[in-house]
Amino acid sequence: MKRSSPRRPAAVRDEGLADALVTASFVIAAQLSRIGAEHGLSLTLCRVLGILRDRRPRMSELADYLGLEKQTMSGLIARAEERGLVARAPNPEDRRATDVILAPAGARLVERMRAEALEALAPLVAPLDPADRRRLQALLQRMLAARDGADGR
Amino acid sequence: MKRSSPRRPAAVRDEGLADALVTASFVIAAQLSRIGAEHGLSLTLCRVLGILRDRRPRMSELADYLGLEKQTMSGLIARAEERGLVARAPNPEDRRATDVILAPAGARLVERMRAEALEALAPLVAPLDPADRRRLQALLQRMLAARDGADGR
DNA sequence: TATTGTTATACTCTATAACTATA
DNA sequence: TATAGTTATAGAGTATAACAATA
Repeated sequence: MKRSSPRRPAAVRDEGLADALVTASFVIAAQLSRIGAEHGLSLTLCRVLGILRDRRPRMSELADYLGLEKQTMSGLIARAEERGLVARAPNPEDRRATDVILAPAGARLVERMRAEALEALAPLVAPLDPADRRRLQALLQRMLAARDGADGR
Repeated sequence: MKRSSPRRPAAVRDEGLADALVTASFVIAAQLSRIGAEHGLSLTLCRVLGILRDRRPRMSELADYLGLEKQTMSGLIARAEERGLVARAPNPEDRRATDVILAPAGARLVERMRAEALEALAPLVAPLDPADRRRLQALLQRMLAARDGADGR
């Protein structure tokens, strides 16, 4: 006998979608992680460089973006700076604050890794024809647009 | 003037889709990571428990699933075993091998975290109506079905 | 007094290398 | 000889706590 199903919570109904999202998330993260590792970068540091590509955040903003403690960010940036990937610059408006910017080597590296990431993701979307790719992109963007504000990158 | 675009490589054309996939990946991973952290589990250990939910892999299989070295897996499983989440059992067919199984506490925890993950992802898919959710799930599943074999979980 | 960032310390995760037991 | 797993060791990532400088 089929159980009556009166008002299941929303979460339960979308198990299949949730599983697909989670699996896709791991598959994509694995690619990015592999590309980062090939250049000696953790996934977190890849994300930092990606953010610096078009922004000049202060330390605390970076930590907030990535959900890390400020001390963790201090260490990450210190190591990245030693490697010549990023640089610290005083914030002109608040003398307590420190901005983080890409060093030339970091800028070159992030562009190279971005190209590698696009190549690595191409086979994943290959099974979808152009129209389906547009649909997928639109659905994901609608899903992401409604978020709190953090932009995952 | 619109540039003629003769045979761009596939990767370049899908920059928007790639960005959406990557952002979605980070947003989802952040949710899972947060839920795991609330129970003192790393994302990797969450994935291990998820795998053990319906499989009884040996150590080396677990390491392969997750792209880790076997020594790394030894340490992860040793710590998880000390916490009563998993157990090691001799493999009946190969006396060199060790199977990993869920301990009762681990089984309870993984079900609880799964429910929390479904709840956490519900707001993300909330902007999509039921038909769009079905479309998104179908597109993701077609994308994932064509992969090499690893199943991200 | 609150905020920004750093330093000190400790634990987890991860990898490389060397080892034991079994195949 | 090759494979499965563990132990030893080291480095990166992360958090908690205490501190200095600025707002």
